[in-house]
Amino acid sequence: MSKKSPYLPKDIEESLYHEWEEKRAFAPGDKPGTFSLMIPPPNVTGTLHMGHGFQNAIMDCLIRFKKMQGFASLWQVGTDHAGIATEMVVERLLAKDGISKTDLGREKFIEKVWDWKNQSGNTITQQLRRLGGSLDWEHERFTCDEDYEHAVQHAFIELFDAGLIYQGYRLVNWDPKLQTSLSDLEVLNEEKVGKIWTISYAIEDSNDCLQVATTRPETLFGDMALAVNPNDDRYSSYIGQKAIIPVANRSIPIIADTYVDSEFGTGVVKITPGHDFNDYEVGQRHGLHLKESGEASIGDESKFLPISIMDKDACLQGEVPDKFKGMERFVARENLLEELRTCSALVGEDDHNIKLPIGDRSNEILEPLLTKQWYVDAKSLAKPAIQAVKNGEIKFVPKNWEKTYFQWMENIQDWCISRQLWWGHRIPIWFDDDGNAFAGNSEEHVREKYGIKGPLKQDEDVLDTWFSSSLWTFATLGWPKETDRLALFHPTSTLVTGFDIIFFWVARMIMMTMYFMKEIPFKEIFITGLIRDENGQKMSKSKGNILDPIDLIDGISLEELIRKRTFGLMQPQLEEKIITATQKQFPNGIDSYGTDALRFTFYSLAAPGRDINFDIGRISGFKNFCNKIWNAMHFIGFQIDKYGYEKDLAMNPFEHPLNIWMHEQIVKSTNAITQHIENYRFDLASNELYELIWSKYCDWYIELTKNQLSQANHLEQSALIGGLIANLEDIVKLAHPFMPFITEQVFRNLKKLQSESFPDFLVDSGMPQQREIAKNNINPFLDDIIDCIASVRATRNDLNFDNKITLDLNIPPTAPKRLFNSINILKASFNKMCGIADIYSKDLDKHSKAMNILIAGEKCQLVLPENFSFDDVLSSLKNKLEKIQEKISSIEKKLANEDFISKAPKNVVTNQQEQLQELVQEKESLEESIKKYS
RNA sequence: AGACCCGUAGCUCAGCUGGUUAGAGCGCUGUCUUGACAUGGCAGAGGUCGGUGGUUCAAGUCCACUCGGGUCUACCA
Repeated sequence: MSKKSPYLPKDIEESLYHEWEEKRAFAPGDKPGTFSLMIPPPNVTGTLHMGHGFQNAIMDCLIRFKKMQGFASLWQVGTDHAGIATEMVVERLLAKDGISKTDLGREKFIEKVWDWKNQSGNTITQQLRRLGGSLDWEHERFTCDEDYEHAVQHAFIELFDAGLIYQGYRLVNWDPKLQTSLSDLEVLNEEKVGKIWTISYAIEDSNDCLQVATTRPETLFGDMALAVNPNDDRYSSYIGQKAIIPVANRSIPIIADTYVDSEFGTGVVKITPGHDFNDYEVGQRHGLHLKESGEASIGDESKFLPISIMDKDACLQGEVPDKFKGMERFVARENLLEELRTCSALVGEDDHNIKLPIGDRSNEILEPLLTKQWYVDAKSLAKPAIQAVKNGEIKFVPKNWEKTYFQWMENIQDWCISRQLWWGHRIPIWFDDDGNAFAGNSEEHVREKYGIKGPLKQDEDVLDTWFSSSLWTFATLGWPKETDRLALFHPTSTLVTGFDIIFFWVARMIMMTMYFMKEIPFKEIFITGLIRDENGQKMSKSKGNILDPIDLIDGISLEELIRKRTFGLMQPQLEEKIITATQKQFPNGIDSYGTDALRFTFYSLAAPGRDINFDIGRISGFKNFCNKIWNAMHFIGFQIDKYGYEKDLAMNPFEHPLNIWMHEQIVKSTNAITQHIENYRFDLASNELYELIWSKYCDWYIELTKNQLSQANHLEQSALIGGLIANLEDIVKLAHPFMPFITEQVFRNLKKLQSESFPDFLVDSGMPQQREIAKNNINPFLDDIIDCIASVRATRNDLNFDNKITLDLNIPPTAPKRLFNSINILKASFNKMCGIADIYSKDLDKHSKAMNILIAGEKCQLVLPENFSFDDVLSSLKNKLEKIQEKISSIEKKLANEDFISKAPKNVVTNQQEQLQELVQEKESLEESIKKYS
């Protein structure tokens, strides 16, 4: 074992993961308490990105930690079927062979999708394994699995029967490219420089005109009124009159509505209820409809019947002049503008910033279109969901996200859940010949339930993927069956996710779960920031700044990285720029850092409530950290080789002051880390761990032990080695949730060193426990030594002594006995660690060459060689003195303030006084040395 | 228009309910290679905390205003 093997993450990570999975290390286990997490289901079409890496690192840390604390811990895994995305992927594949989905027909197409899913749909789950996640693979779920499908149907039917799902004919965001409706959330509003045109509408039976500003002239054929503000004096006389739509020559009423802002544009608005969401509401209020004569007219609300002048391809249809029929919307716009010019109805054209609704998947400009869709009555469902957060049953971390949640929930709109796709959960509705809708699991079920004999036809549409995801916390556990898993693990403990899907997923899950389960889906929601690149830019394909977590784990050559970043670019003109930037940032490609280093980087950056700029520099530092742990393990092996280690002979290691000291550090850190994890402060937790391992264990504990070993008798040697082992075992336990691979391997190797058997998995070993130790005052004792070594080292450096020159140290007889004793016990280590040749005890000598040095508050002397010249260091010492003086002055000023003395708490005042005393002592000691030589 | 977040060392970030001499990692400077680790050791230099004003014995930390960067929601045709 003591043969030196370098730390190579590749050698340990994949094989350990296979072993974990094979031997069912990720099963929740049978324990009294439970802890559960639901993975936010990634798309089957997806590949791993940094956000996944980050969130999954956090979830795995939580799960492993809870497991080690003794909870039955479930991390539910699964993927969602991603309706639109998957359909696009498969359509694109088919297109390569010149096949369209309509060529195939619904059934065949869906078969193709399943083929694709079975072949390529597990890319992301394979990648998740590389991150070391303790996901319960035995119960992996997919939103289109039979059981899940059944849950979705069940939910739909129950909501339908309760009147919370209804069909409505109204405006919807229509994607002409994908030929489907979208929910509000799938619409991106992008600001673009566009134009605004002013069009003149003639007033019927008059020579007057009204000028109307519009950004979408082609919708003019669908106009059903002109509207002005009722308080706008300029236009009040026109209210009730009629206007003529130019080119179309159709008559429309002029109405008054406070919706119109007199200040904007001309103060006159064309109302096109079939193609604009605001106009739709205005139209509804005024009951706009077409009379048989073709003239638009006002009525009561029940009369409202908007006209639609576009079809599903966004081509003009219906109430438009023949020459425009079938014309694509933007072509129609150009043609219409031309005609308006010809008839002098176009009176203005200006630049104008407009917001365009863009489909988040297709990138196409969406069209508000009148269609029949299914809606969820979100307002009703939202009430208990709002309440659950208001009354603290569900907590957001950080808390300020609650505001975002409330803001959306309190203004929630009904949710359009039907999609004109094939891939997904087909809506479980059957229509009879009269168009009556019946909900059921199947045609047979519907017939039976409603006693229908006549023909039935199932709705063609499928449900929004998010509808099925909203059932995730309970449907994955077996609902609607009352399974053990459901009883055990629901409500889940925590949800870890990004703010970008609070509306899409989190809010909807809360609504659905509270409706169906009558309980909350999770108690806490930990909202993570976004992972951005090192400059704070969002990572995106088009920016070419994407980092793949797998590449950070395995490493990648520059050539390969460039290939990946430029492959399949939507805008090929960016290629050159991306190549240059990539070459500049990664001239040698990316090194292999391993999963543990990557994960630790995520933790260290996981400060709450902010996005993370991922700095590649951080990860290399943490690979070094892994290497440090690895070498600490080697060190122990070498000591065993050198001194032998007989565990049975050893005295209890925890009688030795060094081991006790280290153990107490570990206990302190365990408590701190536990606290940090409870607070989701993974950054603080990782910091604590880093400090414990690198500074406490390696820099102090190992170094102190190392030199002590050579002086010790065999019994003490075994005790020291026993302590090194036991303490490192505790440390890797504590670190396991953060760095599962290296810790598992180190633990095994340590057990082998002792020829001991070990539990199959570290995750089952529990957290480090407080050990029984001999009563003593060991802490001040070691703190003295550490303080002492640090002082000597610093002074030596001030005087420019290199390590080879050893000096004598004089600790005067007036110093407390404790100091002598402490140093004596660890004299071998002490002398070695700060370059001391001999320690003696005489009265301080005012004349001989010596430098004053404060050790544990005691003035001592570092004895200097006869030929030592102070000239070289005098100025820097004087500098130091000045700085001390500044600090003294500032404290003195504070203490001179009577208000401070009387109003500040006592401990703050005493603290300042003590500090002043220390500083003054330091100053005097230094002054004395300087005076001696200047 | 409303809401939210950020602005602390060259870089990436901590700094909890106001109270020790404002911290870490990386980078930088000096120095050290016969053994755990140069993927290392030791020591050190760098910030007055975007700006202004206020509250307070005391402010990076609270309040107001302001400048700069970012995000979300709703939008005026």
